[in-house]
This record gives sequence, structure tokens and C-alpha cells, in this order.
Amino acid sequence: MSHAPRDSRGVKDWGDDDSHTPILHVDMDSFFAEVELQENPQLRGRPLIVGGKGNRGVVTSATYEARALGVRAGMPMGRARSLCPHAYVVASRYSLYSQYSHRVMEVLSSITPVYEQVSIDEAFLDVSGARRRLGSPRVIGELIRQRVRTEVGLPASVGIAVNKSVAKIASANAKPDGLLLISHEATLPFLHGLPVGALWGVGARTVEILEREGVTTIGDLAALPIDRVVKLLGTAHAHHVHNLAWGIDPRPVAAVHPEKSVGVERTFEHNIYSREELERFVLAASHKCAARLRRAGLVASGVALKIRDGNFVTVTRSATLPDVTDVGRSLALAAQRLLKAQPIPLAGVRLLGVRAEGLRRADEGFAVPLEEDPRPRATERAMDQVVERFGAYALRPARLLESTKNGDSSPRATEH
DNA sequence: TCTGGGGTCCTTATGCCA
DNA sequence: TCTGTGGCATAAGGACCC
Repeated sequence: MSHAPRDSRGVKDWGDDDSHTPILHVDMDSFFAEVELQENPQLRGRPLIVGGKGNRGVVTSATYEARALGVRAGMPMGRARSLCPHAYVVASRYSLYSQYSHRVMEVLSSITPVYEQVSIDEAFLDVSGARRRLGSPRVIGELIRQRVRTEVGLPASVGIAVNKSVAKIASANAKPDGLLLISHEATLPFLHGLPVGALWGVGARTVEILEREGVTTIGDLAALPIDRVVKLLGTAHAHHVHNLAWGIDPRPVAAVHPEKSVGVERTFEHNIYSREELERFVLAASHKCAARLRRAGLVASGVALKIRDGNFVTVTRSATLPDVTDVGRSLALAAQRLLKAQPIPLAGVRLLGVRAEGLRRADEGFAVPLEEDPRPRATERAMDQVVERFGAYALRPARLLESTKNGDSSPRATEH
């Protein structure tokens, strides 16, 4: 689901020569909504919105019929319903979308092994090595669109360009259900007419900063001296986006991305004021994180707690674990300590999250389970199953905080 | 209008230690 | 013994992506 801004200036003929454009970006159109239509064809033709149906839900995907009325991803569901009162609204079904995603990625991996999945519904391919077998990048792009359509039943858009950044902007401008080639020669003319927010990595905040400087297009950004951009955006970000504005993006299509963290967070239907209730959520979330770590064969060296209050003010607190772990109770103990050190906000807690950080492979030397948790791992797995099935409420609160003894993981007083 | 849930990366502040 | 300094690790926040 690309949120990259599209611009009518981007849609025109940008050359036929695809001899120097081996990078393809494949982006599924309205992915979640299209999957729902595939599962329920009788809904086709009327506006469809996918998202959270609760009173704090937001839109995660919408068909073009709904988008035509102003519905956008990330929009509060109440607003989407008022814009589009006749829309059919369905709750997100992530496991279903994952299955479809897997099928799409199977098609892509049969084209070339040099592909990189960047999210559930998009991927980059470097087809340099597939030309002799399958044809030019444009031919391969059309082949992908046709195969995804016939084998999975979904529309996909494809951008073809000299590198990842330009290919991604191209696919955004190819939507819906299209293909856009940006030839090597057309790269800068294509980029420089687009709004600066079309660059991958330039979001609302950066657009605001740049617009105050009079920079509205990618061409304006390219023309700005790099020292000035550094002053505005900081060193790393400035060099990155300035290079992108000049069509420079040396990042290769990389097949593997090791996970850095896994987390579970929840926005409650109503703000929570009860510490016990928060503790129960932390326990359940810790066990879910741990179960995901074990499934992936990973262990964590740190844990972070995220608290958003009723006024939408967010704080995070994190701590390093005494030993790496994939045990839910060890994560929970550390997270509970962080929670204990925080006052309950006056406005209550709107969102609470637990994240396991500093991940590494479990077989790269697994430390023994924490001293304070001598129970066998089989017991841990059984507890996870209970939590998965019945929620943390199935565990008696007395077990939650058996001990916060030893170790000082309290955060330093560095309120910014 | 009132803001999800899953992540990554970068910057800045701070404490520790040589 | 005291103080300054620089490097490193850790923690927190924020921007960004889908």
C-alpha cells in the first residue's frame, strides 16, 4: 500500500529505452480491499473500505470508488463513513492478506531470485540477470502484471527505472493497474517536476520544513545547496534526500532483511486507568512477542514499553535485559518494571505496547534462561498457548508480578 | 477528523570510563 | 586529587514507511 504522493505531472511518456533500467517496483493496488473483493465478488462495483471498525479505528485500505470520494488510508473511520456513507466496511483480516501476499511473492521469486519484499504488498526486483531468459524489463513488467492477475486474481502496478527510489515513484504514478517506465535519460526531467513529498523518505514533517524554505518540487530540493539542506534536515537525512533528488540511489535489491525488533501494541476502546489491567496487557503482549521470537528462531537483548495517554502524548521506556531471551515471562518482568516506574497518566492510557529489541539468531549462542525464571521451556510454551487462546485474563493477577527484585532497569530522568 | 499496528532509522542527551 | 575531554553504550523521541 504505497502512500507515495501521485501527481498528474508524473503520468506521461518518459521514454521507451529500457536498456539501463533493470529495477522493477511491484506494488499491489488497494491490496487489502482487492483481496476482500476477490473473496466476496458480490461487493464489486460499490465503495469498499477496510479498517478498524471500533470507535477508534482507521482506514487501512479502500477501493478506488471510495477514494474518489476522499477516503484515504490512515483516516479515522468515522470521517471515512461520513465522506462515503454508502460504503461497505469490513474489518482487516491480516492472516488472509498474508496468504495472498505469499502467493504474489511466489510469482515474483519465479521471475528472479533477486527480489526484495519491502512490505506485505510490494517488492523490488533486479531483472538484470533475467533478461536473456524472459526479455527486457518492460516485457518482464507486463509478464508480472499478467501472471499476478491470472494466478492470484489481483491487480498490480509496476514501476521500472534505473534504481529503487525512482522505480517506486514510477509505480505510484502507474496506478491504478498500470506500468510506467522511466528511461535513464528521462530520470531527472521526471523527478524534478514532482512535488518534493513524492520522494521516498520525505513525509509531512519534512515537506513542512522544506516548504518554509520555498522548496516545493524535487527540482527545488536538488537546486538547494547541500549545506543548507543539512541545516534544515540534519546530516544523514539531508544527504539521503538530496541524492534522491538527483536520481542517485545506490541501494541494491537485497533479498534478506534480518528483523530488528518485534512488538505488540493495542489502542484500547476506552482509556485505561487501572494499573492491574495494564499489567495484564503487558503480560499477554510479552508472551505474544516471545512466541513470535521462538517461531522465528530469534532471541531479544532488550525490551521497550510504549505508553500513549488520552491526550495522544507518547512516551517510550526501554531496558537492556540481563540475558538474551525468547521467554515471555522474562520479557514481561522487564516490561512490568518499566511500567511500574511510570505514573498512570491523568488522561488515562490510550495505547500500550511491548517490543522486544536487539534481536539476534537464537543459535548464535543462546544464554541460559534468566535465573529468576527456572521453569522449563515447555511450561513457557504452555503458558503462551493459554494466553493466545484465552488472553492474559486467564492467568491470575497474582502471577503477574511475582517479583521485581534485583536489577535496576528504571529509566534515566531524561525527559526531553 | 481526531488520529491503527507493524516496523526501521536517525538524532540527541546522558552516564561511564580511561 | 581534581578537572577536562573524548569515545562508547544506552535510552528516549521523532520522522518515516506501508
